[in-house]
Amino acid sequence: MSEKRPTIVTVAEAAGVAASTISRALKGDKRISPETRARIARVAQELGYTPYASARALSSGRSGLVGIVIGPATNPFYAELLYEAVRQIGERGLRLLVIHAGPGPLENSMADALLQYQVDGCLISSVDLPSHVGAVCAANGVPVVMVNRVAQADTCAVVCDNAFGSVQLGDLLLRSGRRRIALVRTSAASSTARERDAGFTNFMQSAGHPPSLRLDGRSTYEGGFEAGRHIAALPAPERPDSVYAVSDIMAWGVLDALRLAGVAVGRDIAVVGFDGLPQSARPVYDLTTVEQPVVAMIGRGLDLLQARMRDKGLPDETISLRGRLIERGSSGSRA
Amino acid sequence: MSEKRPTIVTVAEAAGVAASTISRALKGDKRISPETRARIARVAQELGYTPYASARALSSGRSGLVGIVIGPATNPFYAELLYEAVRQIGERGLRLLVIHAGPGPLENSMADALLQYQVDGCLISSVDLPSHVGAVCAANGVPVVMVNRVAQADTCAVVCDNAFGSVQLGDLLLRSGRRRIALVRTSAASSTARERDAGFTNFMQSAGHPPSLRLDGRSTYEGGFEAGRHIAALPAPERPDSVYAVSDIMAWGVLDALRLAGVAVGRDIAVVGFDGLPQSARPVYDLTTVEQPVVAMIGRGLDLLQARMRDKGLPDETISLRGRLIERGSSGSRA
DNA sequence: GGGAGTTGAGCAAACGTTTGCGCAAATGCG
DNA sequence: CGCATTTGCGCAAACGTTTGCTCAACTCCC
Repeated sequence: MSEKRPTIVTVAEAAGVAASTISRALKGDKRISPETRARIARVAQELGYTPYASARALSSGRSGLVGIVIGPATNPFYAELLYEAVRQIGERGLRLLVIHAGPGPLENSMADALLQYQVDGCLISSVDLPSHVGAVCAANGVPVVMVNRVAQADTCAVVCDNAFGSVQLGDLLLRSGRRRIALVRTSAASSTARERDAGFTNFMQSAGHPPSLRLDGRSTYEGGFEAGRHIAALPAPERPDSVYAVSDIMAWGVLDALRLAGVAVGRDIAVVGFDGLPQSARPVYDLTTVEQPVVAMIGRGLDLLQARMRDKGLPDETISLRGRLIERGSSGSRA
Repeated sequence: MSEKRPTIVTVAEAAGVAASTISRALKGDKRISPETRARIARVAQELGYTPYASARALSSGRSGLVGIVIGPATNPFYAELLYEAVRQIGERGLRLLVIHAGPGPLENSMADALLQYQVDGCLISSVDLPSHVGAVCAANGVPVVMVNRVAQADTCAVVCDNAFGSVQLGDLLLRSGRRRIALVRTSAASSTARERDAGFTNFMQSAGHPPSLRLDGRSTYEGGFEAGRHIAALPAPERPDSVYAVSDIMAWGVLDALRLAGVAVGRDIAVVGFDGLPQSARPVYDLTTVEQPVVAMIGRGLDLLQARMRDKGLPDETISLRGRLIERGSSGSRA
């Protein structure tokens, strides 16, 4: 309360060296002798010194902050992504600044945040980057990595191989004898949903069994639920024997609707999703799905980001990771 | 890319005034004439000027950052809280720095983050504030508001009235004729869970119908599920006719387990929860619960925080908000 | 018309760190 | 032993804003 928080010069005086030496010693500069470095570390520790990030940012231009943009709370996938990002960013000695979370587009005020706080890099999921925000980042040398979204001009990206995952699911359905296939997709302009939709449709088409029914699940549980009700209400001969919902939350909606209507999931009808959220393992869902490698996606995303923090000149790069097929009861292949 | 980002002096030169005038004009200082202010605003706009937060923080000691600590991803309530916090903090012209998200205690490195980034205030949910972190905040004049957790030494708090909500639920159960009551609680050291547990138990005891069964749901869906299975497995005469799970996620587990076991929820057994998460409205759950006023909680929390950013001397304060009882089918009172 | 008060804006010193450069002392080599 | 090199550290100038003073120019009132 009373005593001022120590600064680098407080430490310098206590250790009997110059402030610049403190600065260098604390970040492991080779030019400082091991003894001096050890002494400085000890003094700093005793004084409870911790640097002012604002001063560092002002002086060096690096803030130690990573910005993040995530989609709406209605899809737990984004929460999953955020939590993992917090963890890994912390491990790398950086901090997470939330630029935007929720539905709605990226506004100008968010580009401001990137500049004002001199964010070192930015992880964006959830939206297709509006061009002006992208331009702002590019103009100011803020590296951007799209996560689970395709790369745009001047950005890197880390994606899950949506087409491959969809093929895995389609193949599984075909192998277990399913032929009348419904697709619960979404009209939302998300590249992820489009890729899953297209990847699946193409595969099924070339296999001779194109989806016979396409419903819009609006990327929500409720949308999936309505789709499920619609499917359940179809007379038996017309009803599909399998459903691919392009995200787990929609698949949950489908499952709940089917079960509520008394349709035996896994036997009468197979349901598969995509995302691999932990909730999908619950006995009530027991959902066959493709797991997005969230840990690896964030990890590689931060790799890309950090590489570009050090060297702004690096060319854009897109990393595609394959998800893992998790086969559970909802696809009925266990029986 | 090529041109340097404008600073306050760039704007000052362009507008033909001193840098200090720019600074004052932009934050609405009365001493600057309306004409000058308008001109400065226009010039700043044209140049695309936006201040460097680090310089402001360094000079003024205020960073414009609010830190947040939230609990594990397994409970969507925290995600709900986070999203609302992002929204409201943005509206107030501040930004959100995530200090910690997830299970696990608050480590020293998190106290460092508070200091390094000169966080203006901190919202903490999820954990009981470890004393050393609290001491660090107090010593450095960082106001802290606990959200959905009781106040500790040197902190403010915003809580939902857990006891009152529990009484509302208990009363509802009694009024609909339930007498054999099970409580799915948690042994976790969360003040929230304790208050709900105690509030409910006291009320039921004084009403002459103390909970006949107490199970530990470990604050998770899985824990609730196990509790539900246990209940469903009881022979009919011993089986309770109602269950209060002290959080919605546990209630979901209970519901799913009961339904999977063929127990008719709402008729054979009533289930009520606490939190009022949006998912509880889904037809499969249709859960009677008490809604935590998340919007108001964050709002009042930020009010407390901002008041203390302006005047560090303000005494601690605890605000208790009553939740809204949402009666749905799971409590069977509709029938 | 002269003094007191008000209004509007500038000066310059912080704020704490980083970093290019400089300069001794220690070391290497011939 | 003398000279060139390396090693280890200090100096001081940034970085961009804020803010306590200072100060000139008006306005007002008697």
